[in-house]
Amino acid sequence: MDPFIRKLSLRAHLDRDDVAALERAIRDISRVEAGRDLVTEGSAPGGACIILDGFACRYKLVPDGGRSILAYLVPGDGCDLHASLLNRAINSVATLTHCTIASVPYRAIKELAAARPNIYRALWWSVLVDGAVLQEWLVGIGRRSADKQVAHILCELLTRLRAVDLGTEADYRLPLTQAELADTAGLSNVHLSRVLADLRNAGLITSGRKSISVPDLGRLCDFADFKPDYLLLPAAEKSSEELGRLPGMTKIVC
Amino acid sequence: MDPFIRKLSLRAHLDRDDVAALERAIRDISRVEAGRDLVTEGSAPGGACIILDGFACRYKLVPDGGRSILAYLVPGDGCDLHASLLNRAINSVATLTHCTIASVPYRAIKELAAARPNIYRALWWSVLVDGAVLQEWLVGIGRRSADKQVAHILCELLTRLRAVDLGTEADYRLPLTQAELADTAGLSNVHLSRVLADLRNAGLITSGRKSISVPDLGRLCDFADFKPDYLLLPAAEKSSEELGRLPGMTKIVC
DNA sequence: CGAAACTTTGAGCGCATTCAACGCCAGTGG
DNA sequence: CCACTGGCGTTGAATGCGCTCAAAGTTTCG
Repeated sequence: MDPFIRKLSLRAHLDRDDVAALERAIRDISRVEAGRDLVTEGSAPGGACIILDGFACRYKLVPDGGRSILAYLVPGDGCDLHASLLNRAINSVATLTHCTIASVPYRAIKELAAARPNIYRALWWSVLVDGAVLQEWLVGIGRRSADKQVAHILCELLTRLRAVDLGTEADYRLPLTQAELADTAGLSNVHLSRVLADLRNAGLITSGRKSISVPDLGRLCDFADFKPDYLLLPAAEKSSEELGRLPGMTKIVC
Repeated sequence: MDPFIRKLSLRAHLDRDDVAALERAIRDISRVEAGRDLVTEGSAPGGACIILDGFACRYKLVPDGGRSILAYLVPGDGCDLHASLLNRAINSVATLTHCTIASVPYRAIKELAAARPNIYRALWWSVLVDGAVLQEWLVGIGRRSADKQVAHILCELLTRLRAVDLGTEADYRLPLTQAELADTAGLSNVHLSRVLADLRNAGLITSGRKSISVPDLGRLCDFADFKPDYLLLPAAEKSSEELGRLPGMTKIVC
């Protein structure tokens, strides 16, 4: 539960009762291995879920056999919390790593939203953020060069992880495959490999099998022209000096 | 008001009282000339608005001076209906043609949504559609070839117009500039001109100054592999035979 | 140890870009 | 009524980014 509550708390102010209500509603927790579909495009939605640990992605398969990744879900992120209106899922969701997942019936969400204005606002906010991220990706894929585009995605992911207190200083590591990043950035595997090599040579990242690390997020953000405003995080609205100097963190002036 | 009500009615069933409530809430109607910003990125949101007539677009300016169009707003579409949670707009909205606009205070929207479940559902649905469209564009810009990508955008726009009973058979015409389409598809003006020339030579479109016409939407949809499912229109869930044979319309089996 | 998944490297090609110039049309003002 | 101006569209040539195809290296896992 923790990262989810932390995420909702970023914007709305959840009081003791709100948290209690959330904890009461969200009980059904399970572990899922990597590479499993949580939602399959075209199927009837079964219920919402929340990622408590691990990485997942929202994706679509394209006619030519490829895959297009539309969003990453990190701990705290909900998945299809509002899809009860739909007859069929319009995209799939799959785990990228082992995940801990909470399943939530739609009814529970509706009741929470109806009874608790704070939670209602927080859920809305997270929908707006999802949209904003999608917009930013659209801009990126259309306009940015491949290297900045990839760097931008990394910056965004790390910033989102930081917002829920994950991916801390010592371990700015993402468990992503090159193929996954390629499907995100709209690049071929081959070219993505070269792009990563460039970033590595520039000292902006280090990468290994299924993992990418960022030694100095500030520099990467500079390189990518990453401006976190669109994530609508409260921190992004403070001055960047303030943001860069939170205790126990390296500079992340973006 | 009409196209907005027609749009909401696509999914939710609005009864007489719902419509009356909408008409009561939405009064402040004005005309706006082409090329005006309705919303400016970074400014505090002043209130929501609804496009009653004309075309508008949501866009972002990119650092290098370019513009990236994130969505088109056609009659019936709302604009920032749910942005009251935000401190600052994260994208701009501008008119592309002369428009008739209804301004709606956020309070009115909240009250409508709270008091009238049908309207609540309809508003939610339109948010989901906006997200779905954005997803489809993301896939398109990353994966489709330039010509199919442009064709796909045209198909989508015309399908959306048809859904609110505009852009009928005799006048499948879009008042779009090449520069606008280029900023949408993530292509250069020059290349977009060539792409349009190809589509013209293939007999799929005709184009003039600030306008593009589609003589046979069915053929264009075929060419673009356009499948309207993601628009979540009720018609899309009927069999395509049924859809193609509505009275007074040319075949639009997509 | 072998197989599968992931990553890297090289070579050649093609799509889309940039730069530049020109044509065309609409509106404006003399 | 005509010339001018600016927005829009077209065309050509040269460049380059990212793709495809192909093969080999590397790590993990059964």
